[in-house]
Amino acid sequence: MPRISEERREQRRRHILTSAWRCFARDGFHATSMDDVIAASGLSASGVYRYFRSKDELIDAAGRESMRLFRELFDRLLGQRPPPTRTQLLAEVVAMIEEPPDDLSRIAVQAWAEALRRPSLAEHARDFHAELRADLTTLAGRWDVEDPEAVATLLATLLPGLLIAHHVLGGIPTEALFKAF
Amino acid sequence: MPRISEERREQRRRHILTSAWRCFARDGFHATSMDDVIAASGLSASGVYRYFRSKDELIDAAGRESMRLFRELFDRLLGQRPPPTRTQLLAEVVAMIEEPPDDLSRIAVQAWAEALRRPSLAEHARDFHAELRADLTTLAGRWDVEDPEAVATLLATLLPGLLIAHHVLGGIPTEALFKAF
Amino acid sequence: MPRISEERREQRRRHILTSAWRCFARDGFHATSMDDVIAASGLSASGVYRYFRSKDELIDAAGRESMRLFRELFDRLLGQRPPPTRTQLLAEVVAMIEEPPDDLSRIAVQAWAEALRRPSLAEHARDFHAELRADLTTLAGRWDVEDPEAVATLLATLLPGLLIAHHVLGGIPTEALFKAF
Amino acid sequence: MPRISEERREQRRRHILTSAWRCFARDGFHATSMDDVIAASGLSASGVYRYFRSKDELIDAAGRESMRLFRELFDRLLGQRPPPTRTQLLAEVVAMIEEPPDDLSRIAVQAWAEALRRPSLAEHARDFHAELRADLTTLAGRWDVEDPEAVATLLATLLPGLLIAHHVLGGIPTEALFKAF
DNA sequence: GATGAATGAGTGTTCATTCAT
DNA sequence: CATGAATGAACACTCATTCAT
Repeated sequence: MPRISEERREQRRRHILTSAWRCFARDGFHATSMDDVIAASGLSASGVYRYFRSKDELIDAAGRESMRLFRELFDRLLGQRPPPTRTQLLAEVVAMIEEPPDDLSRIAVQAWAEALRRPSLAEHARDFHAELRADLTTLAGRWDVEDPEAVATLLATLLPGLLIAHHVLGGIPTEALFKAF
Repeated sequence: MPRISEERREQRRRHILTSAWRCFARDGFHATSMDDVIAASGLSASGVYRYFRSKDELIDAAGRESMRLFRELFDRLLGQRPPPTRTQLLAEVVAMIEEPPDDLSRIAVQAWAEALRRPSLAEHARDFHAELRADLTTLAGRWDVEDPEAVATLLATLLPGLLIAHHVLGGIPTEALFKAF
Repeated sequence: MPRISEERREQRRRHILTSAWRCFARDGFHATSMDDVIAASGLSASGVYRYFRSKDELIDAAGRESMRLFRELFDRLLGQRPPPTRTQLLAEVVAMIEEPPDDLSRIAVQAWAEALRRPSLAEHARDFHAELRADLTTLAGRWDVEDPEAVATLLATLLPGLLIAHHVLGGIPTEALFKAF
Repeated sequence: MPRISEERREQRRRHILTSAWRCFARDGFHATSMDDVIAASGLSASGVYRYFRSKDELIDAAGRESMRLFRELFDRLLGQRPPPTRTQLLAEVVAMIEEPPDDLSRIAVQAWAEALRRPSLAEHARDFHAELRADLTTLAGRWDVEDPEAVATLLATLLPGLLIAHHVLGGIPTEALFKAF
C-alpha cells in the first residue's frame, strides 16, 4: 500500500515532466542535462529518478506528451460546431501554432528529429499522424473537395512545415497558403 | 603563392566535414562526440581542430552544407529543359528524397531542430528557404496556376513534412499528394 | 510477556538474513545493494532497517553466520560415533564442501576477505578457528599421530585452500591430498 | 606515432596500477572508489581512464599482478642453489608472507574472493596455481617423499590458509605446521 | 606544423539511509 | 509500529578542448 496516493503520484510525475518540458523546449533534449531538469523540478536527483528511470524515458515521455497535446488541440478544432470550413481550419491551425507559449511546437520539432534515432518515438509519431489524417478526412468529407482523404493527407503533411516556418523561417506565410490551398 | 596549400586546406576541410557528416546522419549532432568525428576522419584531435574551431562550428558547417546540397539538387530539378510540370516536379522531389543515401535529408531534419537554438543556422535556413521559394515561383509562372508565388510557397512549406514522412512516418503518401496538390 | 513477539522478532531477523545471504552468495557483499536485499526479503526498507541498523551490520551478521554454520557442520562431523579416522575426516570435509548448495562456502571466502578490513569479523574468524583447532585436536588425539595439535592445525589451515580450490581452481585435488596428508 | 614513448607509457600504466594497488590493499576492491585511485595517482580522471578503460579492468590488472608477483617470489625461492629442503621452503614461504609490506598478500586474498564472480580472474588464478604446483612438484622430486606431486599439491593448497592465518587469525602457526608437514 | 596525452568540468545514475505520514 | 517516498552525497565514467613536445 503506497504512502502516497495514486493521484498524488501522477501529479508529481506530471510536475517533473512539466519541469523537463520547459528545459527541453529551451535547450533541446540533448543540451539539457538531468541536473537542469532536477533543478527545475526542485526535487533531488533520486526523487526524479523514482518517477523516470532514465533520461531516455523522460525524453520519450516528453515527445509523446507533445503529440498527445497536439491531438487535444486538434480534437477541439475538429469538434467545433458547426465544423470549420477549409479556410477556417487552416486559419485556426496557424493561430494555434502562433499563439504563445510555443513550448509545445518547439518540442514537437525536436521530437520528430529525435524520432529518427528512437523507434519508440517514431512509432508514436506514426500513430499520431494516422489519427490526425483520419480525423481530417472525416472533416474534409464535408467540404466541397474531390478527394477528402487526399486533402487531409496534404494538410497533415504540411504540419511540420508550418512549425518550422513559424519557429525558424520567421513566420508562417499564411496569405500564400490560403491562396494556394 | 600558397595556392596549392590553400587547395589542400579546402580538401582537408571537406574530408573532415564528410566524416562528421556520416556520424551526424547516424547519431544526430549531440549523440556524436568529437572523438567519433576524429576517429572517422582518421586525423588527430588537433588536426580536426585546426580546421574547425569547435564542435559548434562543425555542426553549423554540416547544417549549412545540408542546405547547400539541397539547393544543388533543386537547381538541377529547376533547370531542366523543358521545365518540369507541376506533377513532374513533385514526383522528382519525392524521388530525390526517397533515393538512397538518405544522409542528406536526415541531417536536414536535425538542422531544422537545431536551428531552434542556433541563430546562425536559422538564418541560413531562412536564406535557403527564400531562394527556394523564388526559384519555385519562377517555375510556377510557367504552370497554369492563378498565383505562382502562393503555389511555390505551399511547395516549399511542404518540404519538411515530406522528409519527416519519409524518415519517420513510414513513407511519403505520394498518391494522395498528387491528387490534392 | 512479549515472549511471542520476541520469537517473531527473531524469526523476522532470520528471514532477512537468509534473504541477504542469497544476494551475498551470488554477488558478493559490495556488489549487493540494500535494495537488492530489501527486494529479496519482501519487506519495506525501514522494515529491514528495524532489524539491521546498517548494511555493515548485515554483512557482519552474514559473515558470522557463515562461521556458525561451518561450526555446526564440523560439530556433526566431529561428533560421529565411532569417530572418523584421518582419511574419513578429510573425505567428509571435502564432501561437505562439494555438496550443493555452495552458498555457505562462497560467503566464507568473502568473509575472510572482508575480515581484512573489519575487525569484528576478524575477531569472529579467530574464535571460529580456535574452536575448530581445539576440536580437531581432540579428534586427532585418537589417531596414530605424533603431535595431534600440529595435525589439527594443519587441517584447519588447509580449510581456506579447500574452498578456493573448489570454487575457483576447478575442484579440490582430493586424491593428492589423501596421499600427502 | 605516439608522442609518448612506449616505455614511458608502460611506466605511467605501472604508476597508476601501483597507486590503485595501495588503495585496494587498504580498502578492498569495492570500497575503493575510482576517485581514490585518481587522487592517489595524482592524475586526472581521464588520465587514468586513458590507461585503464574501467574500474573492472583495473581490478583485473591488480588481481593478475598479485599473482604475477607471487610467481616471482616463488621463482626466486624455487631457483635457489642448493634447492631448499622441505623445511627450508616452508620457512621461506612463511617469511615471505610475514615480511612487510603485506600489500601483496592482502590483495591476493581479495583476488581469490573476487575470482568467485569474475571468470577472467578465476582463469588467471587457475593458471597461477597450475604453474605453482608444477614447480613445487619439480622441487619435491628432490626431497625424500613418496609422491612429490601430492606433496606439492598439499603445499599449494595450503597457501591461501597461510595468508588468512597471517592477516586474519593473528599469525601463521609456524611451529605446528613444521611438525605436521 | 602536427601530434595525442592530458585535463577539469560535467555526464547520467545509484547509493545507504531517514523521516513524514 | 510500518511504510515507501525522499534525500544528499557519491558513484563510475565521458566530454570538448588544449598544449607540451
